[in-house]
Amino acid sequence: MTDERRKFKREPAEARKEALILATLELVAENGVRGATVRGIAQRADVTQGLIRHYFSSKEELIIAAYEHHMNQMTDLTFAPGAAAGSARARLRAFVDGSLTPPVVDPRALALWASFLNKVQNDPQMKETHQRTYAYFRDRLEALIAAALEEAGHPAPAARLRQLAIACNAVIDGLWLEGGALPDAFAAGELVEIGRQSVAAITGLDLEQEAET
Amino acid sequence: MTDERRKFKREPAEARKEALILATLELVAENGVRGATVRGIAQRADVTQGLIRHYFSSKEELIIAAYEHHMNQMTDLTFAPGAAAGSARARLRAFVDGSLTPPVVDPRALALWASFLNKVQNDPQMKETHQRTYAYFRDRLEALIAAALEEAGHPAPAARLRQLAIACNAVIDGLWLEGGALPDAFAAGELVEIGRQSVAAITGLDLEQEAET
DNA sequence: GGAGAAATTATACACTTGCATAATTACGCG
DNA sequence: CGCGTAATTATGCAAGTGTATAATTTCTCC
Repeated sequence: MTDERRKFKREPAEARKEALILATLELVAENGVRGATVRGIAQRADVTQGLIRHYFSSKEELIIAAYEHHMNQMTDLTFAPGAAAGSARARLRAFVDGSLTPPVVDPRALALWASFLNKVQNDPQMKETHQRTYAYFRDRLEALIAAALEEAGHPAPAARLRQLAIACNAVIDGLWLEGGALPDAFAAGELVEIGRQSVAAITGLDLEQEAET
Repeated sequence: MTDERRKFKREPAEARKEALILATLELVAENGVRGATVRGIAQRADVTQGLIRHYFSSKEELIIAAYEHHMNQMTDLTFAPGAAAGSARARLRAFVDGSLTPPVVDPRALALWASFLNKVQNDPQMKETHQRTYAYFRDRLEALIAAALEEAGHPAPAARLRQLAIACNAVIDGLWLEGGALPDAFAAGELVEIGRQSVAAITGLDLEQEAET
């Protein structure tokens, strides 16, 4: 009974790593990558700074791990809702909804995106992650549009599909951006409504109505 | 003939200030706000660091001045092309074109926007500048859409106009973002073409054809 | 051309940063 | 229980940060 209180507790490696990554994302969202200091991250994770070096060989490595964690979470959140849907139109609609609803639309998610952008443009590994994620999004959207158009009896050539995907992706990105930048400027569901209408107008599809047979 | 070369040259205050602001914008675009160090800025402007303190009472003040300079330049570039156009439709088209053409669409402009975002959300003065600029953009776009719809004989109620402006603003912002993030992914004029088509599809206007009377 | 004032440089300081290394502590295993 | 290993803390360091202040240099005006 020398000292009832232990000075620290050992944690499984993966749990500690994730805790450090989550603390990193918090601070990056608040203060940017350079503002997320090793000491600040350690404090946010209730740990001393030396421990970070024990799990990540440098701050750079921790930042990259945090970025990939964040990107994976965003894609999961966007695509989870529509995975089970049946018709292509329903899946397209679910994609729009998922992209324009919290927690995808969120000031913190936007802040993270902006904070990482600089490093993404310079660091090759982060650039690769970014381009892969972006291509995944747009290819998936293009496939959804193609399927929905065929389903409706209005198939489109590849060149037009590309333009439609770029345009729909842009309107979703823009609404996502504005929803994150001005969270109080839009009523609940307003972004989804505008997003659906815009994608419908651009593609010529009707996303609102249920099955048409 | 003691020493033919002067050690420095005096410059008019406004010219020096602007040179410092331009150097600041360069470094902010490259390395973010925190990465734009006082010493780095001074070096980029071919000046010693003490001079910055002589023109700006703190780095914070220099950053704010640089941000406002950048925002003013962006609005000028966006609205200059359409100022003289006649019909509302032509002005709307000029707005889309100006927003989706270099130097508005540009990796550096995107990097600046992203780098400043964090500070914009926290600093009250920068937040005010941002909201004012954003409101100016969207109100102007909404007015253009309203005028073009009336011109075409299809006036719309205020609630619908708001949604159309949000949607068109979003598609323009999204294309601007993607053009800046992936400069090589789009052919010259492709963004303008997609932007025109999308705004046309959303509003129901025909932006391509010339006068219809 | 020389004095005065302002622009510019030079130097210094306290603080933060990322990283390294040594000293402790917890906890599974015999 | 106690021993060893790895997790965790503690301490230190060199480089970079913003800012303050003193020392120079340029240029205008008489």
